[in-house]
Amino acid sequence: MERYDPGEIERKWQERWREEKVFAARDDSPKPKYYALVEFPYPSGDGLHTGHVRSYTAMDIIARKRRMEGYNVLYPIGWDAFGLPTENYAIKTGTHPKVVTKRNTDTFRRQLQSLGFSFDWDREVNTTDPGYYRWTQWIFLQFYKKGLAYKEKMPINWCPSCKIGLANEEVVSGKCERCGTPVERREKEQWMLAITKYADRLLADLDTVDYLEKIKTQQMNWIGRSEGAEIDFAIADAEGGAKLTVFTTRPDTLFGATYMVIAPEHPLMHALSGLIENRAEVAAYVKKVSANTEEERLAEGKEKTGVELKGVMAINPATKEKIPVFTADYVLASYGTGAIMAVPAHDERDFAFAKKFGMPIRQVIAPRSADPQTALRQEEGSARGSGVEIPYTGDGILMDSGPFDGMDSEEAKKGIVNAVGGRMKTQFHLRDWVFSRQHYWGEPIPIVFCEKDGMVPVPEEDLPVRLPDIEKYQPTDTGESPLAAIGDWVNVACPKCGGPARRETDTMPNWAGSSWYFLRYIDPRNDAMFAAPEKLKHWMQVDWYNGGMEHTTLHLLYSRFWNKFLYDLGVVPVSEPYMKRTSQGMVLGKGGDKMSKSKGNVVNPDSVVAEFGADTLRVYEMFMGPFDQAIPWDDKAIQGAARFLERFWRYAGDMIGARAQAQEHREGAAEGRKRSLLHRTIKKVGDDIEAMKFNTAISSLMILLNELTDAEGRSDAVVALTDADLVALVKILNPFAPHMAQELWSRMPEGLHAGYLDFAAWPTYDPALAAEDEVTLVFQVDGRVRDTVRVARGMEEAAAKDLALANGKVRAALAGREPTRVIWVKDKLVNVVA
RNA sequence: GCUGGGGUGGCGAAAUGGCAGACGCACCGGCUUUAGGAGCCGGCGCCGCAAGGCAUGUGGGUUCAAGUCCCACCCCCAGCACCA
Repeated sequence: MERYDPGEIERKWQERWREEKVFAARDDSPKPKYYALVEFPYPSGDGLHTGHVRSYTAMDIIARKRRMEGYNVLYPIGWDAFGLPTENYAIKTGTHPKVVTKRNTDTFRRQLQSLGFSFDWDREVNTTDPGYYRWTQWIFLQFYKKGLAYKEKMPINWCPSCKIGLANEEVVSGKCERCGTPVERREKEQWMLAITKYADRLLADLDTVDYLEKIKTQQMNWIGRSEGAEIDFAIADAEGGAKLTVFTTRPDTLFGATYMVIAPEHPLMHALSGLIENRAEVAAYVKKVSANTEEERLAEGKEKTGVELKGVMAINPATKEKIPVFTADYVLASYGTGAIMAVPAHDERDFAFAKKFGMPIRQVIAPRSADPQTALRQEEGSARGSGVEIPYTGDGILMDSGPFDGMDSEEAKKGIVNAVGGRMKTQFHLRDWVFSRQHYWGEPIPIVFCEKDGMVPVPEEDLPVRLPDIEKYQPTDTGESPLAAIGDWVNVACPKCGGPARRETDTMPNWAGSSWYFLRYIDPRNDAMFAAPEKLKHWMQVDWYNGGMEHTTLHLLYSRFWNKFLYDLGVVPVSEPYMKRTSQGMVLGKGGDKMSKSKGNVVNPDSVVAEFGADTLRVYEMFMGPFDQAIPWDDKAIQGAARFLERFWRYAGDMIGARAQAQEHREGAAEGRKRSLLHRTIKKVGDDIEAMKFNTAISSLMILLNELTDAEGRSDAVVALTDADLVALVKILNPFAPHMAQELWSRMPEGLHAGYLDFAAWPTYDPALAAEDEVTLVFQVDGRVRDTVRVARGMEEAAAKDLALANGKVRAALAGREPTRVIWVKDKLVNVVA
């Protein structure tokens, strides 16, 4: 057998897989379907990252195993190619983003193919292709027609460096997610998508899917549902009966509300101005606060600031008392009603504010006696005299609450809401999705503004609205898209009346194309609709979707939303797009830092493939550690994967070579121990792949190979496996190292192989063979191991105990003491307790 | 602060309540080689010459037996965070 030369073998099979379209998914196959999905890459100029390799290898392993199990597998790939880095590169170099994208996708394609992923390349999609974004625009029009896409003037998060409006989701602790510049607030007309209309279902339907728990939790946190009530507080002496409406999750504490707070941006601030006596002071505070970026607000920490609206008093609807009203920036205009009732005795923030401003603190909830906080409070109370020293935020028994005294919190909530004419209400943290970007390299929003007819959607038959070729890609400081400067493109005839009209110049965010790409893979060349219903019915839903944790809030939520919307339209057959979602851990640089160009610790997959081959890179990335965990790259450790494959090659090659020459095979000559291990390994590799425990799957293959090639077995190596066992051995390697496995397969003697290994049946293990016939029995005295012996499996209790009690080391440890008890666990141990 | 996941050799890590450290890296010794490397054989938690003892973040507990179960605490990572 010649030396293992991955370069030659890998090139050969990659060409044949591609030319013969071996992995093309068939729409008309009688086999059961399996849809395996990975996040399509953003084709950056840096090329493929080791993190892509980790995710794509994992799903490639699943896809290859499924094919061997008889499934018709769809494992597609494409390019999520709109986005800022390409645009920035275009601005810097003057190269058209189209050209940059073409170059980058060519690189990515070559790199992905060099790794031997079993993608169906016939279904490649590109979000920047007009044939693709035509349907992104079509979906937008459906949102528009259903009233779920609307334009609104609103304060947005503006990144002064990227010159772009950001969705709340793209602001990370007050800074631009991309460039880290502190975000400013600007008023702007923006397109919005009404994702909040789907908040309830996006939350509830998490119960119907199989996502990792932490992924579900992140989705739930982001949607942020809370149950409470809206309660109206009348303003004393106000003209026309003005009132302040608050949202609270604790209506049971209403009797303890001693003041109110409204957000500085609250619209009622204007309406109340007639009553406010300290107008100048209030105006100054509002001005100061609104100039603050969120960054500055956070920097001030939890120190509360605010100003009383002197002359404005609200009436607590429960106690009928007049209570003061403040404005303070700890109350957010964007959540709930933008106003709160403050209950300092039972809320930490209100408590801190009340302490600072000398507001009364009135306890109305008594902890139940079993509550752990009770003892603490009583102790504090006696030490410092009466008065509340720490807010009690738990449930309890009502006190000082008129007719509700003695009632349980939970029970009192509804009663109090009813008594004061409030309404039960569910609030969400989730906001509507800001869907406009003032940039060139995105999908044009297919709307025109007519002088006569106002906003008019572009007729569906006129899609796509193509991005025009322009000279300058730089967004303007006024925040207008560079498209606004292209007169020929902007000025159009109104589709409705034919009169003068202007196109919308905003484009869609880069999340748009990725919100539905999994549907386009199903019917990628269809130009009559985004995908044919019968094909969608056949392939949806996605059976298994793997991607990075960094996309588990936004992309996952957005694409679930789009899919649900299309489901409601009746054009997609399932409400939830993904049956199962998993995430891989990041591949870090040496030493555990994130890989980055500035740190100089980026590993280029190309150089690893050139030095060791794709199979070695695949095996190494799967073996390096638990799949869901972040693991630093170690370019020494990759040697382990390389050695394993070389030894596998030599062993399996020798076995095949010997078969070709031998006159006869000694069928079934393998030692029982080795056959048994092989069958246990078949089981373990299969089980571990399903659980994504790729590291232990590969380790069990290593253990098997070590056993098969040890010195003792070597003289007899050629006959150590039956034909069937040799075939099984090569098959279970296939998902991990498909080039080597396929090469070995093709060299098998006539009759042992036919066609491509990926369509040969996944081996079944024989439970009878897998069971070991000898086991190690542990002897303990008082729980400490004293000896181990090899015995036949299935030894009965009496025999095992006798053996233990007769054992020299056991007797020595007993030192003459009489056993009081002897514990026996079948095929495991005997523990003598003295 | 809340939610989720973690803490085991020099390193990446294994371990249905039943021999802790499988497998791999690094390292040490041997064989082979003109040399380097590769390969093969063996060793490799800590203390100890040994017998043996001690070891899975810390402290308790349950159990014949705990990395694993229970209680309290410390630390690390990720996400969310003035959300009423």
